[in-house]
Amino acid sequence: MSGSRKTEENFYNAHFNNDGAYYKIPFSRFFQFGVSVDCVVFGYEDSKLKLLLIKRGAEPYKGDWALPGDLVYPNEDIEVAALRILKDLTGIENLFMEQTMVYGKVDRHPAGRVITNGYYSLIDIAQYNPTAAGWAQELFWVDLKSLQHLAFDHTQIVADALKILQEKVRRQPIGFELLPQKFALSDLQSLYEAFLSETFDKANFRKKILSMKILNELDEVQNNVSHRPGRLYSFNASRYQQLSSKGFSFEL
Amino acid sequence: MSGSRKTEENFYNAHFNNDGAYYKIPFSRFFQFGVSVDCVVFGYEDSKLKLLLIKRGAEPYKGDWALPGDLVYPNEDIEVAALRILKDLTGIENLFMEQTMVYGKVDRHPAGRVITNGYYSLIDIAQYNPTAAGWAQELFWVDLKSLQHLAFDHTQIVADALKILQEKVRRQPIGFELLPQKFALSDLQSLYEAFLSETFDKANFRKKILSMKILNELDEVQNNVSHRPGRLYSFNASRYQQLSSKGFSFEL
DNA sequence: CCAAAAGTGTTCATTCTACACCCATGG
DNA sequence: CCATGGGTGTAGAATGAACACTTTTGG
Repeated sequence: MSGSRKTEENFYNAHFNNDGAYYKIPFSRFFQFGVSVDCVVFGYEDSKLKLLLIKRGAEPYKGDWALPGDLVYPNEDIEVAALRILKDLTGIENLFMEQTMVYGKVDRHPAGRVITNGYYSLIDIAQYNPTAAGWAQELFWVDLKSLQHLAFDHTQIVADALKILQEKVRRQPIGFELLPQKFALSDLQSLYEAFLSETFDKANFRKKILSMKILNELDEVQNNVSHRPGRLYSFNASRYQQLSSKGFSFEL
Repeated sequence: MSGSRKTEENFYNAHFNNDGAYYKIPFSRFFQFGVSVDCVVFGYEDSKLKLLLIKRGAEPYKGDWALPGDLVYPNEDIEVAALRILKDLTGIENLFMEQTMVYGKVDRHPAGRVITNGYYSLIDIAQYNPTAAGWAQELFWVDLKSLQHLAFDHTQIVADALKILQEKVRRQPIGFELLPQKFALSDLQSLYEAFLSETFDKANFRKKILSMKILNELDEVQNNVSHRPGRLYSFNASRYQQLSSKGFSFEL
């Protein structure tokens, strides 16, 4: 905002009614909002895209599945809160989270006026080991394809996050965060296919990715596969930075 | 949010301190936030991209330039507030606004904890006639290229909105909202050049746009120009809807 | 030797880019 | 008749899509 017309007497001119007139309203009347964060954590495993959910052990919606989320402290930055809350409820920390949207419908929370901030993140499930903590009763990795109805407006929040992410994943190399350090090109292809619900031609996919020159070719190959093992690659983040500062843009 | 562990006594378990322990905190302690909206209204005139600013006639930052913005009422949806606030301060109504980001730094507002929602809109300056109203003292259309420092974190909010918009304008035909109903292709090209700070080849630009088949060719031409008048076109919104539901996507 | 997936090459169609050129109008 | 921008055509490069084919491994 901005417009805080705080007068000496701590009143504010506003027209709460629809008569167009202005009324003096106590300033404190505007400071009744709660603010929360809901974390949409996507994971990847067995060629499937999954979502981290908790079973709520607190009212409201106690017992329902929901996104890990909670109220922001009055003296806490929102991004800090996002990390803190996710850690409190799942133990996961040190990950990159980014804002999606804000949800501010008047009646979206039964306990009062709470506006919530969607945050999303992408992780390789094998590299983290979340466990239910705080007031989270249980914790699930749920296949995105078989998502049930969630508490609050969380179904909407997930849908929006997914859409934003699908856009983003096409234009920025964030998909790599879902894979182990070393991966085969077919792993990468499966990941994108899961993400975008689309299939790609193997030859064309690898030509495109390799032409970007943002992968390091390693001297290793897959093992424990019952066919010709694929060569492993790693993502070269610094090379990507360098290229994109020169105008290159990832586009899958 | 979500996690509101409201107990019978109206307390909430939280760890405000960094000792990891949980404390019972009065529930009301979490409901101290103010919520505001700041409107980033882009306009287009004389082949230039402009931004609608007001001179603040209220504390804080009284006398400074700022985005039109104000506090949201406790019983008001945020999108509704965005429209209401813009109308109160500038008289502009009936326009399409969309969320950009949320700004929630603890110290961003001198009067208390206020988190703000960025909203943006695009209008053809010639079609609106905003005037300073409410506590807005004056109103300006400022050339985006010569933007001064703004009140609060509004400089950042504008920068983010512009970036989001530049992405969006490439992939959705929202640029047309900045033009009159009837326009020449060169007008459209100038608009995109102003928006994206980039120049296009005339022949290629028109081939691309026309190949999308989302414009109606009119039986009119420009007048009052001292050269061969260009043919006028109008945007065919329903055709665009139809095409995009069939998989077409605008991409400039 | 077979199944299965890795990995490569080629062809054809489409799109992009650059640039040259002609056209219509006002002054 | 000239300056100004409107409007079109084309050649060559770059990219994309489809698909056939060879290679390497485990069993």
